Amino acid sequence: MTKARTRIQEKNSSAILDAALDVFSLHGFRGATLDQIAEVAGLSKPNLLYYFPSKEAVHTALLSRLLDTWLDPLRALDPAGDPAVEIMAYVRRKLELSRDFPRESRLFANEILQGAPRIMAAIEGDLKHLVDDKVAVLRGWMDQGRIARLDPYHLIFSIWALTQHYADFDVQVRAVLGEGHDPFAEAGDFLDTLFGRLLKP
Amino acid sequence: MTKARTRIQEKNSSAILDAALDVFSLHGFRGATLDQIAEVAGLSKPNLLYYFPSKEAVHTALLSRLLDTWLDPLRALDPAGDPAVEIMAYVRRKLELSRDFPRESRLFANEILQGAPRIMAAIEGDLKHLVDDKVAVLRGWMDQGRIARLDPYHLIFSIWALTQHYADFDVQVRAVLGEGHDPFAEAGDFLDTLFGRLLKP
DNA sequence: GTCTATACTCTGATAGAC
DNA sequence: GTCTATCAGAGTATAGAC
Repeated sequence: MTKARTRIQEKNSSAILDAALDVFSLHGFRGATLDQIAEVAGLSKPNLLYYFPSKEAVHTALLSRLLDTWLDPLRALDPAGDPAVEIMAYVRRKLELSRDFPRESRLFANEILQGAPRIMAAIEGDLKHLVDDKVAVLRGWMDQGRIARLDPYHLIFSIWALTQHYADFDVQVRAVLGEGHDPFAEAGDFLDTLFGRLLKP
Repeated sequence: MTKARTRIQEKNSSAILDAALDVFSLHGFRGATLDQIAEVAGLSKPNLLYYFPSKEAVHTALLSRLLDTWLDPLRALDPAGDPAVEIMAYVRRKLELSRDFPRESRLFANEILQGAPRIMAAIEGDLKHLVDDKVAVLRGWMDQGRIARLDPYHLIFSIWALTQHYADFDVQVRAVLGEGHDPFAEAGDFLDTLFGRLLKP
């Protein structure tokens, strides 16, 4: 999809995608301008359009790269593992994604907020199938009495909501906490407690 | 702030704000256009600008009206009430806000996602003070052993995250659940269970 | 109070020199 | 591959008739 033959092409392509992630995640698709993206990437606007045919193409490239990363932690949930350990590990990995890739989280949030116009197919396809699959795993564990019986879909939603909140609403979290806090460290402890109590059979 | 003398002015002003809420909440500030807003409101673009001096002014009017509504449920948390009952009632009211006012929730989410450029003062002011106040109440209840000891800030964040998720990520929730679900009803049951277990001393 | 017409700016994209 | 110059369209806002 993206041209990537020589070293310099590789470097510029990835500089553009990185800059675009900055700008799209902060302003949304229509709020972002090619001027901004080009400036952050250190290129001229026509030069940017030499690497990607359109603004739309840059955005699409970002979104498709994002989806895999985003689903990996849930994919890693092992049906053969210990239920509580697996779920807690999933929560921790998801929180780490929020801490280490907040721009990706906000890009995704922007897209969903706007009705997921460019990503709906993937949500109804890959995402839904993966969730259905893991919901079956969770139900199995509940049937065996190894974790508390809960609505498995909403259990997954609650993990998404609680972890993504720390990336997407970062400025609000920090403003309310004030100085001298490490939101992600505190969130880690809090979520350990929350899911510990929630899952206990 | 808004002109509102005659009946017709009142009616047009509120039609504009309602239309603007539709459009801003779906596309963000820069993604929204006056053309769209005017069309939804059933007015011409110049006529819209007769009621509000600029696009910015419409947005500001919406945001300032929003903040009060948004903080009301937390304000209503009564220090003299029963701790678990008060907190569960807060969760329920917040979820009802998500169900009944999803556009407002998304408008707010858009603003925070973009770094809260037009609302930061209110977040650092009114919002932070209210939260600090209620955090003290929660701590008091924890000290008395009436609810479990938890980080009170993150307890509030978790209520925000879990309830707003159902408004802001509505399309994802519905796509994953598929047909035949009532997301908000299910969420109500789930959150009852979650906070019931979390708060038990 | 509301409309048509329009001024002016910003933005996505292209042409063409180097 | 990269740049300057520029086009075409969209978008905010205003002028002025009714």
